[in-house]
Amino acid sequence: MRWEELDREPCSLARALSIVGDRWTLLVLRECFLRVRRFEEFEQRLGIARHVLADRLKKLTDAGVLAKVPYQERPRREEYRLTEKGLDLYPVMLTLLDWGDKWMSGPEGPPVLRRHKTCGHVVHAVHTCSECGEPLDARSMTVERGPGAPAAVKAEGGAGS
Amino acid sequence: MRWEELDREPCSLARALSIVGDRWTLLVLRECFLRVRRFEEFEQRLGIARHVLADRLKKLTDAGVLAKVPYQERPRREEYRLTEKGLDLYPVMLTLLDWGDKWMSGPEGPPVLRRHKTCGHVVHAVHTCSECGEPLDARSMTVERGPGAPAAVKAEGGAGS
DNA sequence: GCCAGTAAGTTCTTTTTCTGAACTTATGTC
DNA sequence: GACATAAGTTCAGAAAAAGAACTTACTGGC
Repeated sequence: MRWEELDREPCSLARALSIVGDRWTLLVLRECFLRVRRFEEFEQRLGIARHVLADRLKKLTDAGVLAKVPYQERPRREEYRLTEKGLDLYPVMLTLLDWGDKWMSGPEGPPVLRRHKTCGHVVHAVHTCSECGEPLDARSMTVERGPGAPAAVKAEGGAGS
Repeated sequence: MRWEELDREPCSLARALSIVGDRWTLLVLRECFLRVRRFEEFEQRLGIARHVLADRLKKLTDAGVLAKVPYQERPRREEYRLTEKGLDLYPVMLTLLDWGDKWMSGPEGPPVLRRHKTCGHVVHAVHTCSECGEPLDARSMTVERGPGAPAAVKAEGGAGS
C-alpha cells in the first residue's frame, strides 16, 4: 500500500493517519495547541528542516486542519491557525499525552502536567461511552459495517447467498 | 531533530510518537486490536513489505507494546500479542477513529461502526475529566511543569531571580 | 538609491527509509 | 525427494528527510 492511497481506505483510522500519521505532523500540531502560529517559530521550536515544515503546513492546510490567516499586508505575511477540524484533534493529542505520561515517564513522573481550569485539578482524560457514560475499553466494543462501507464488503455480510 | 532522539524529549507526546508516530505502526496495531497475531496475516492484510513489518514488530516488541508468545514448538512459531501497555493504546485508536469518522467520512457516513456491548448502542468516545467528570477541550486546559521536567527548565520557573 | 534585516518559503545534495522481489531456515506432508 | 508453510533476511532501486544555501518581497536606516 502506498501512503497516498491511505485516505481512500474504508477505515477511519487509515484516513485519520493519512493526515496525522507521520513523523512530524503531530509535533507541528502540538505547537499549534501551544499557540505557535508562524513559520519561523515552528522551525525554531521543533528543529525541523524548513523544507519539511513547509510541506507539512501545506498538507495540513490542504486537509483543512490549519488555515492560513494574514496577519499583515505589505509585505503580506500569513500565520497558521487551527480550524474547527484541527481543534477537534485535541482529544487525540490528549490521549497520546496521557499514554506517554503513563508508560514513557521515568520514576520521577511526567515532564508536564495538565490542569483543568474548570475544576482546578491535575487531570487525565477518561474515555467514556457517549450513550451510557461508562468508561470504554477494547474488550467492551464490537465493530460492524457502517453506512459508508464499500459495496463489495457490504454485500459480504448483508445480502450473502 | 532525529527520530531516535524523540524518546528522550521532555514531552509525553514526543515520547509516545517515538513508538506510534510512524506510517505503519498504528495500522499494525489496528490489526492487533482486530485479533491479528501472525506475521503472514499482518502482511496479507496490510500489504506491507515484509522487511518493514519485521522491523515494526521488533520495535513494538522491544517497546513492550507487543509480546512474542510461542504457539507451537517444532518448528517453533511465535505470535504477537498486545501487552497491557499495548491494550492501553485502545483509547488512542478510538480517538483517531472517532476523528476520522467525523471528518474523513463521505456523505454516506463512516465505513465501520463501533457498538458498546455494555449498553448496546453505536457509540463514540467522550473525553471527560478524571476529577470532575466534565468533558475536556483544549481551551479548558493549562499546562505546567511536572516532576519529570528536566532541571534546566525546572529552575526557570521555580527558583528564578 | 543602496545596504542590511526579516518572514516565508524554495532549491540542492547527501543520507535514511521504504518498496518489491528473491533468498533462507527449520520443519512437515505427499 | 519435491513441495509447502511460517517467519523471517538480503538486496537493488525509488521515495522521503536532513541540512545548508538561495530566493522573494518587502521595511527601515543612512
